[in-house]
Amino acid sequence: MIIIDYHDKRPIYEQIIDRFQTLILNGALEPDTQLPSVRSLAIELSINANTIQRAYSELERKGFIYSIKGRGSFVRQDNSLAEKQKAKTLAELCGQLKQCKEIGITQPEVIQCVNQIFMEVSA
Amino acid sequence: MIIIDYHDKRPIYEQIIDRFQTLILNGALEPDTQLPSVRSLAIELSINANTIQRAYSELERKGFIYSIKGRGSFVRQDNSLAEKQKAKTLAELCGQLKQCKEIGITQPEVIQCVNQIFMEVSA
Amino acid sequence: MIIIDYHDKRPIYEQIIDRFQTLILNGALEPDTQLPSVRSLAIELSINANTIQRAYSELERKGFIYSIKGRGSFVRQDNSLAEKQKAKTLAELCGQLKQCKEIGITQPEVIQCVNQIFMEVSA
Amino acid sequence: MIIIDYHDKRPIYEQIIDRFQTLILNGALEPDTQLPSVRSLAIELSINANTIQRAYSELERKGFIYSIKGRGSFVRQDNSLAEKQKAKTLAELCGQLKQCKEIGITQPEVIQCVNQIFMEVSA
DNA sequence: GTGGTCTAGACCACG
DNA sequence: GTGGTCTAGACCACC
Repeated sequence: MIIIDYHDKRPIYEQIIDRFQTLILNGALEPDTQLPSVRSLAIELSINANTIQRAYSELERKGFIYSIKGRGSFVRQDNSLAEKQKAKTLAELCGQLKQCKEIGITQPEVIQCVNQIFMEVSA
Repeated sequence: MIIIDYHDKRPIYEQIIDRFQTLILNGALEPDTQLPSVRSLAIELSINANTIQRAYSELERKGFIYSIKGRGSFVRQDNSLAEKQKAKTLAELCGQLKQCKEIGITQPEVIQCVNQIFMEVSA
Repeated sequence: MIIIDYHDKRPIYEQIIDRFQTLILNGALEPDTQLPSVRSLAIELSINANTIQRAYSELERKGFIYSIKGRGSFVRQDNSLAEKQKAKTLAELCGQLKQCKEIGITQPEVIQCVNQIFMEVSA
Repeated sequence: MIIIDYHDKRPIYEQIIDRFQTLILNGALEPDTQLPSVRSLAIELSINANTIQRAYSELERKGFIYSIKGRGSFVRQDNSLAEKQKAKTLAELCGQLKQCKEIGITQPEVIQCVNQIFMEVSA
């Protein structure tokens, strides 16, 4: 379910966060589903448990999951969180687009790119 | 000409590189224009000369400028480098777009965003 | 494993880069082998850690190794990089040969030199 | 007669030295031919006269030219100097060849390269 | 004056 | 512990 790419420059905990986020926003993980325990996931991925802990803490802070002491971690209800995430991602996209424009990429080139991406079948 | 944002998470030297890159790709800096000297720019931005040095070295490695000991650093001829840069930036954009799609952003939303960016007057 | 020649005119970081490159292209260092840490190698060679850091950064940029914050630096998979390196080295050799020809060195003299080198036992 | 390449990383004075050396070893400049004066060449190449002076001094030190105060600089007799130069260049070539061998370039590959160079018509 | 290398020591993020 | 960024100050080669 979770794959770590050691060639990826991003820190491991961030890769884990991202992965769970998309799984949740995708609907692949439904509300109240239990996440693997910190320790079991640590063993499965053979990485430090602190790293998993950090990822889960951040996910909780961001509102994607909730934790119950002694029980485990669970997926939160989808309360407008998806909207926030969408807004944020769109903002990032805008930054990228501005950069494209700055170095002389034209609108049609971008549009073509967009169409190409949205034509493909979902992964 | 160069502005450093200390709130930006990216390293200083990278901000400088990016800034010069866009200035060169923009055409704001024409070929063979001399860049400010390492030390003078360091003083102007009140940062260490080594940091500027690093930025210039990378810019040279990337082919945007050339440096001559005892003379200074200069903007390189625009030999197809712009095209490479465009390709790379578009590739990055594709990655971003895929992520957008994954979390449920629709094509029209993206298109609207694109149009908005390209309507604005150039900076 | 690494030796620095202070009589060599080339910068230290470049000597280190070259040494690791040949070790990797040789096969002496296999993929995913961990390199000595920046600090430990610095102590071993009694040079500054920044110099090692610089060498490792360039090796990563060139695609010979990959580095992960908090984990270490490792040898990369040999993805056709060896071929590129061969092409580049041969190109340099051609430049050298042209120079030989220009100052009146004859083809047999060069051939003799080549044979002599390739007769020797590998280091 | 002399061309300076500002994209070349070697210092200007070295480029000038090299150029004169090959012209002399070539036979393009015969013994006792007068070289352009320091000042005239400096103006012609629009570079600092000190740089030309340095090149001429080195050429004199190496035995390629001789200077007479108030008269100018002249090409020296070809007294075994060519031989020394050849030996040195061949030594450099050997270094390069060793490197080729180290990274796995085979003897036939090198030989082919050599033949190719020596087939070409002189420049 | 210019670019380039190196040192010593600091701080940060990550695991 | 690891890699990575930054500073301050030194020295060199070149013009």
